[in-house]
Amino acid sequence: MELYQSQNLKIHNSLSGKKELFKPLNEGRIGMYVCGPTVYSNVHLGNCRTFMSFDMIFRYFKHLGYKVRYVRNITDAGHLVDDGDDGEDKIAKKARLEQLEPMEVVQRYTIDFHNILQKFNFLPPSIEPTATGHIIEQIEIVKDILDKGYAYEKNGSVYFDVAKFNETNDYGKLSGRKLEDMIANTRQLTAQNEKKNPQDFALWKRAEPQHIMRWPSPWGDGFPGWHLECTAMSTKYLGETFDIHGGGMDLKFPHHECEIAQAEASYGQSPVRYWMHANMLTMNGKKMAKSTGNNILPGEIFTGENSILSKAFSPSAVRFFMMQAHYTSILDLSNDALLASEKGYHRLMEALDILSSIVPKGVSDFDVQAWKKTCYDAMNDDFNTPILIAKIFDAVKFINLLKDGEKWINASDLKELQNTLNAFVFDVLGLVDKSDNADDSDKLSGVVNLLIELRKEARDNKDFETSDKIRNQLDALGIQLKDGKEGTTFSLS
RNA sequence: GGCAUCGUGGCCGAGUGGCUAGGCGCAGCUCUGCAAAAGCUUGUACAGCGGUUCGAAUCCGCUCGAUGCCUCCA
Repeated sequence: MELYQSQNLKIHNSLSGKKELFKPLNEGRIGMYVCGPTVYSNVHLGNCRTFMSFDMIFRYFKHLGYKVRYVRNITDAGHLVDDGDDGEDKIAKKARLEQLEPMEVVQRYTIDFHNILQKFNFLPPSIEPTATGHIIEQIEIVKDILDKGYAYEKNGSVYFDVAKFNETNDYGKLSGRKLEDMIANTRQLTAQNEKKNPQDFALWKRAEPQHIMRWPSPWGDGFPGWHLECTAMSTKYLGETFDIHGGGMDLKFPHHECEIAQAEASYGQSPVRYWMHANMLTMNGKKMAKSTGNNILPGEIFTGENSILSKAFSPSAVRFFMMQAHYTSILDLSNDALLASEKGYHRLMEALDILSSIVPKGVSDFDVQAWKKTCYDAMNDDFNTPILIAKIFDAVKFINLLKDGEKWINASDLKELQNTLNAFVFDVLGLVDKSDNADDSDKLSGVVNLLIELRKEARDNKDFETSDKIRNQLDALGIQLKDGKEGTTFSLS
């Protein structure tokens, strides 16, 4: 029996606005699609938060024993720079500015994306398809939508006819908008374009002569509209209807709304059963975005080379910080918040370390089964990682009392506690034990331990001048000595 | 202007009609030659004003404020 059979997982469905009991289309299997990045610049921390939320969700599904097909795309064409469908392709623009082939831009930033995600300990998705790899599929969908009368061609471009679609379907149901309101609130566009209505969006765009990224189509050379790739790829790998579609909150409109429209127009059914949206990461109270410059790159956090934070933070510390907030809440990044999370993260890792050396004894003072259930309850309530972490800290406190000999635990409970903590901390939250990436070589620890020994001799002789000199100079080198009951240990800061 | 979300103690952040998370900081204590580290203990709260209720921070209304989307963005 798989774990999921005994758990009632509830998911906040953006489409209904409610928490719903999760039941996959096919027992034991989950299809999940998440909108990936447009690879025209370095991935910033806000992007990472969204992908981290879905990484945690992916991990919990796997932990529950589901077989998950997780598709996360790479947008390498079709995403326009500005004003609706009139702008330049983002990739093409960057290529022009940097005098590179578009595919050089794509390659460079795809590699950056993967590097950063690896540092954050993300699990790779099952499939990572690209827009340019699915041009044929996209053209087929455009043809289909044209055939069904929900699109029109104009000068080599094809647009989705939102008004027509809205006669029979509900355009705006995901984002809570009404087409009439949108029409009423449309700003006057200075440049009149080919669209019948401003709400219409491009399925296929004609390529101007200077446009490098172009593919032949029944309507002439062009390139696909941004919304189309996700419909093409999600359908191809997950079917016309699948379980979960995720992405950042800012994609809700228009991107996801348009995906729904495309799929309903083409396949006659709503494509997604559970829509999930991860909320924004802000910095100084403002949304982080590439376009506004209010952002920080993950690499700058790991190295400390930035003007916003007082020091460098490890990927796990940042991950822990993000996991302390619910994925549907706005999270504000600040130096103080990161410092606080880093300390908490270290405390957690210390406790796990202590737990591995605890000797079982006597009758347990801790109801491991009841505690374990509260951990699952937290996760089953729409992936409430902040509550899970609070529960984990209940265990941390107990572990510290075990160490002090004030509480006891029997052998089977100890094993259960260890297994459960490892599962949630490492498998589900995706944290990494800090000792795994510590660079203290055997030689270094040999040298420091020798100094610790010398210092102890000096202290035993009450030669505090010598002992303090050793301590202070090591500290200046970034090696901190910690005097405990069982002797002195050290850590690198 | 329209739509939406939110406003929780020094900071970050959960949650909920009555049992009032958690992390960090502060304070006290233990340990220590001193310090650091570590551990233990522990206050302080639900933007404002009305209303519903036996009871609201939690529901309703209004006011103020913030943010997001409405135009590229995770």
